[in-house]
Amino acid sequence: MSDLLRSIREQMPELNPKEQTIAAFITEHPQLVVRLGITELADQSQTSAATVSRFCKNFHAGGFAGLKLQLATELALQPAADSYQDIVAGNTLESIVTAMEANHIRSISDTSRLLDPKQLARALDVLRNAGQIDIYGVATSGVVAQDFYQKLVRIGRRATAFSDPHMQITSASILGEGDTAFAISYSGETPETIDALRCAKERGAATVSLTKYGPNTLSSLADIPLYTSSLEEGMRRGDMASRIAQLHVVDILFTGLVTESFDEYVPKLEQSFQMVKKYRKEKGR
Amino acid sequence: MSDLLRSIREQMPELNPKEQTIAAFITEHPQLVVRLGITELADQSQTSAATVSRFCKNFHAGGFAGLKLQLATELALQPAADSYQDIVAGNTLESIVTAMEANHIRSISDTSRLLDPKQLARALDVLRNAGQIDIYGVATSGVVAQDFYQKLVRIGRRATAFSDPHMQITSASILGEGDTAFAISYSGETPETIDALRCAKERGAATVSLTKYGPNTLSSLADIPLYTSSLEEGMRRGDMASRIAQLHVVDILFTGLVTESFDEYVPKLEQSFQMVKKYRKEKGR
DNA sequence: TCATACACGAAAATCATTTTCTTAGCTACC
DNA sequence: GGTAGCTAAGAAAATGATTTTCGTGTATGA
Repeated sequence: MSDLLRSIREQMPELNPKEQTIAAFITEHPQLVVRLGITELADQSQTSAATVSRFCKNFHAGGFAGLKLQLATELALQPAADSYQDIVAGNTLESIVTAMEANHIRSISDTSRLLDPKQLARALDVLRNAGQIDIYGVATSGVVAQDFYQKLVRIGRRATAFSDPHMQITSASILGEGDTAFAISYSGETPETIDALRCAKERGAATVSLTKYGPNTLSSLADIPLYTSSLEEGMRRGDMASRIAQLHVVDILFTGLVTESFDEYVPKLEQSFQMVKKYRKEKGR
Repeated sequence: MSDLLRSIREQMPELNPKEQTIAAFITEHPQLVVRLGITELADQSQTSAATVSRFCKNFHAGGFAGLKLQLATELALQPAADSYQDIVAGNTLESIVTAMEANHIRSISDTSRLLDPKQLARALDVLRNAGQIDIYGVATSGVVAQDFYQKLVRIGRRATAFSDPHMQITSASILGEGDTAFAISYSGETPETIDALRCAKERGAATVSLTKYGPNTLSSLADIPLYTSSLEEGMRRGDMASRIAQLHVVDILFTGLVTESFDEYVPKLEQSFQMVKKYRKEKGR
């Protein structure tokens, strides 16, 4: 049940000339092939039905019907992972919803694919063992920082997230060994965030960065770089998809922390949850 | 290209007895049907091939082959949109990433499906014409509120987002006709947020809510209720997926605003972007 | 140059699908 | 109550698509 289209493409060079024509046609117009009959496909690729039938056998696709079936399922999976949709003037509401859905989904799956389990594990490690966790991020990334901060506090970790650059530096300057600094910036070039992380590093804290994929100042500075998928150029205000991707990573880190120490953290989560409720009840609601 | 399986299920009651058996078999074993011939399917459902063929015609599936094709593509799409994964103790990092990916993607597509274009349009309307926009939300929803706030400010809209309950009420109490209040709460039962929205409503402001789907205090209070998909019970800390879904809606609203008045807002976006850059340069970076 | 092997298409055989024809059961109107 | 008309549904015929067989032509190597 592996990727048929891919294996056709890969094996093309070793194929007979006629089979190459067939392979070429299939890889170039897969969605057409699905609707065609075997004779029509034979015509289109200047061969005979018999050759096409043999071709299918060679790829152990279970005959022509089987090939069409596999193609259909593979194609169905494609569009979801299709290219990012740019958003331009005059779109209808429906198309905005669809485009946004596609972009966000794409952004999440791309980022998942990009995450290196080793770096994730290291990040979890320094987060788990940190005395104090500082989270840096401004503007859009500040929102993500806030979110991470809230999560950490809820499981009883000592964390701070300032969006004020002065406070970031101030906080960074009192970190030390055994502490962890976590810097978020999509571009990886936000000066305020870079300064804060550099300061934290000088103080001996473990440093983690969360930036777009590719070389950038922030990730080169960090001990443990984490990446979100980087968007195509021209993408209108890429920060929407990037922020979703960043939160996705934050969720993974948080969940990683919680599951690693399930027994320790889950009661704390419940506790904080109950406490908010109780406090409200006492106010008479 | 709509959901064939769904339409079969929905139309079942109005079908002939024999057609019902066929429909039942198809909906119960769709992945089997894809591999079966028409006669085999006829045998399995105690009918004749002719009846199955007619059945396919009735559903405008383009014959039995067409039906199989559609089923195949729909089934291929299913697993990705499969049920929410619960996250429990002792998961490996890889499985956490996968589960989180599935949950977030599911959450985004479900929410997209749930959005009512009419309500969206109304929400855009009151946002576009608002003098002042107040955004309410505490804790997790506060992060989303912040995000929305930042976006609105960037296109030059007068907006505020307080996470402090007192400030929320204070701000709400100086709203008036022509203003808009936007309240975010996953449960729709957060007392602070409800209070703020009620206050805004009393002052004559247009009210929009963003809550989970289903009856809740906040959405019943709002002029324009918007919904995110609600998660199954037992889902560990549902607020992760819900926050992604809320941001998804915020992004759609924001994009809707921008595209509706493309020429007005895009220059402002560029402007704010350039200004931040310029300011940094002047500082000598 | 001949033998062998292989690719390929034509046509036959097979198999699946659709259509037509027929029957049985039902309803409504005489 | 009987009969005409309708519908559902299967049997069988017709159609159409796919696979296999078979034969030809071409290339390769002895």
